[in-house]
Amino acid sequence: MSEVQRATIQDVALLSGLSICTVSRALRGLPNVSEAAQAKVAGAAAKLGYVASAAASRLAGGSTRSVAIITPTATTWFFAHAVEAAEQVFADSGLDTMLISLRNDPAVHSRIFADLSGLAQKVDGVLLLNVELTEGQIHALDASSLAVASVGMHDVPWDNVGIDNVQAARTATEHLLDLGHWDLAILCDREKGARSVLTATDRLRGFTEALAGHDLTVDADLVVGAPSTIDGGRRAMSELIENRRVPTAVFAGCDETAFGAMAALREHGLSAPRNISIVGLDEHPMSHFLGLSTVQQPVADQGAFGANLLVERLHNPETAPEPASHLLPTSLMVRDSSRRRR
Amino acid sequence: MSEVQRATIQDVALLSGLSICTVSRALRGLPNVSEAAQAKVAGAAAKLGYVASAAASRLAGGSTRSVAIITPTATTWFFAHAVEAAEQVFADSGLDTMLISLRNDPAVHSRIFADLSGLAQKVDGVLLLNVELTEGQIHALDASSLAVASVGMHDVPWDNVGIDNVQAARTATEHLLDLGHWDLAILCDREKGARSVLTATDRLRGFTEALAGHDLTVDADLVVGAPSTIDGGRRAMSELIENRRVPTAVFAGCDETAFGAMAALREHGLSAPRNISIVGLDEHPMSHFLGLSTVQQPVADQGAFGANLLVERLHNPETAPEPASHLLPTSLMVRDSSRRRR
DNA sequence: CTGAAAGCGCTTACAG
DNA sequence: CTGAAAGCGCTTACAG
Repeated sequence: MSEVQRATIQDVALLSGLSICTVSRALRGLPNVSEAAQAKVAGAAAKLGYVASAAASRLAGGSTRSVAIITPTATTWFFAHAVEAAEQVFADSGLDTMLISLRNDPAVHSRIFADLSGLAQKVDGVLLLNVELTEGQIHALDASSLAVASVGMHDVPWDNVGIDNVQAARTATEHLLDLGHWDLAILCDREKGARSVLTATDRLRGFTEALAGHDLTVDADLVVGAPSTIDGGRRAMSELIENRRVPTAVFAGCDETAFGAMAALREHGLSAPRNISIVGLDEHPMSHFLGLSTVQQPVADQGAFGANLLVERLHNPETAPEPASHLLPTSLMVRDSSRRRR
Repeated sequence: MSEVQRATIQDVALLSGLSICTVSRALRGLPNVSEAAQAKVAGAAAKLGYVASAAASRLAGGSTRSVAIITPTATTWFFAHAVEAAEQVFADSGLDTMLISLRNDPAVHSRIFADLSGLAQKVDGVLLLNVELTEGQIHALDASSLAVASVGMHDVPWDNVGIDNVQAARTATEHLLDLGHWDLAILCDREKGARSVLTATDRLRGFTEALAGHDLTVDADLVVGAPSTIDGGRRAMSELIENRRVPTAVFAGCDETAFGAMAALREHGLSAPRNISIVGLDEHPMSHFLGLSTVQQPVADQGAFGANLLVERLHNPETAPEPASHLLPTSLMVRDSSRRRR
């Protein structure tokens, strides 16, 4: 069965009694095809189970019927779920998806973006997940023949979806302020400078704004850099406890950082919320079980939304509206790790 | 720069002063090419930064220079890491990787395996990660033109890599027995019957064998089915506590199941190891932080190993040895969740 | 060892 | 609205 010869456009032409070029046009929904012809072709194609050869179509100048997902890594909670949700949308749209993980490796990153024409030869479009890009790379992508959409990026000339990180961080911080805390630390990652991704920067800003709203200023000693991982959080919290000052509450830039912080607390004979109130940002599945208060952000939804944005562009290359940036809502989840200051 | 016209085989032929067919042969390392020609072609190709068009190459009957990873899901810890490790091997070998997530959806599963000739048109080979296959599907794959390799599968006619699940489960169980426990429960997933994946079945077997080694038999009441997720573990442990009997020790088929079990314990005012000793299997990054005793299994290594197996087959289609099954080692990690029976 | 020719299955102008 | 022709960039026999 898998060895049966595949039907070609020739077969469809023969069966429908039309030329292959009319078949080609009909199948792609191009104008200048009579309804009668359209119907005959559709019938013949269906009967033969015809699917155009991706290779031939691509070589002749048509589409590849495939897209690439470019992600900083495929292993963390956020990216794994975003990738799977996007892949589902692409598969349901009849598109194959090529996975490109940058693996947080600058060499891989530059290799990919230095050969956009190579990429454009293999896929029709790309979905970027929080990819840090230089101005030059943004322009090159925009000028390429590739359709582009992204998740979690800033100020880019294509469709984007994300959350309002400033707002989310402010919500988390205000939750702590509302509980009577005024001595707050933040454990958060830091961007290296590419202005296309400002996730961590925005979270720090939301924290700062929330404090300012209560006439408080940020204590530089209580701002500690932390990679968005469990181990990053553990180290950051240890740094706070051992070398700086222990505040009464902590905002962790993401849940995994918060988990690490809770582990560090335990290692020092402390715990949340007894000694420190702590709140994260993500709503990782472990948060529920660890009783972590956090700000939930939709993850599969962002991946699927971004994928749909790309599919739209692919379907209506010309008629599509101006690129826009969409924000999805977040919401506070109060659990045991945060409580009123005594 | 991304708009520069791509070099074609014609350009290489012109620059090297040879015909395109000699160039084609030289580039693919085929026999019957003089050393002089080989050198000229290599030089010209390098100078032009020539890379063969995947579409043209495929259409003419050559390779696609891409492979597919087929995985039950891309979101769980194990599969996310295996996918990324495999993708890295493929990328480093110059292969593009297509990601196909079955999303635990039987409809997607059968759609994919019903159209192997469609798949074979797009990729040269597939890496299967714990994919449940019927006899018919195994034969169809084996008879197809696709190169195949797998991770975590059983009794398949192609190269495979995995761990000895019976042994790993026995190690976990014997750890509990050695601590003086003799009243043991197991929380573990169950295969639906496809003999190509026996992970859960083998873990239950290892548990049973370990007990038998101490002249103990399995209490059917203490064998509870649990999907390999946090929530699955939570429910399974609740079932044990509420409707069955509370043993003194529990072997959870995977770490995520163990996390859920620990959460359920807490919800019932119990905890490990105070009331119950618990041991998992995986060595998930959270295990260290939650103090979970577990049996470590290599995850990125399995993905990379499987990918290399596939790359080997692709490079030496004929000369390669008989398909073999490789087992990677596991090891016990003792932490706080298990202790001597009082 | 090397090259001329045909063909893979499509799409794109260009005629009708 | 429809079709004949050329061509996309390779590889595969087949001659030399």
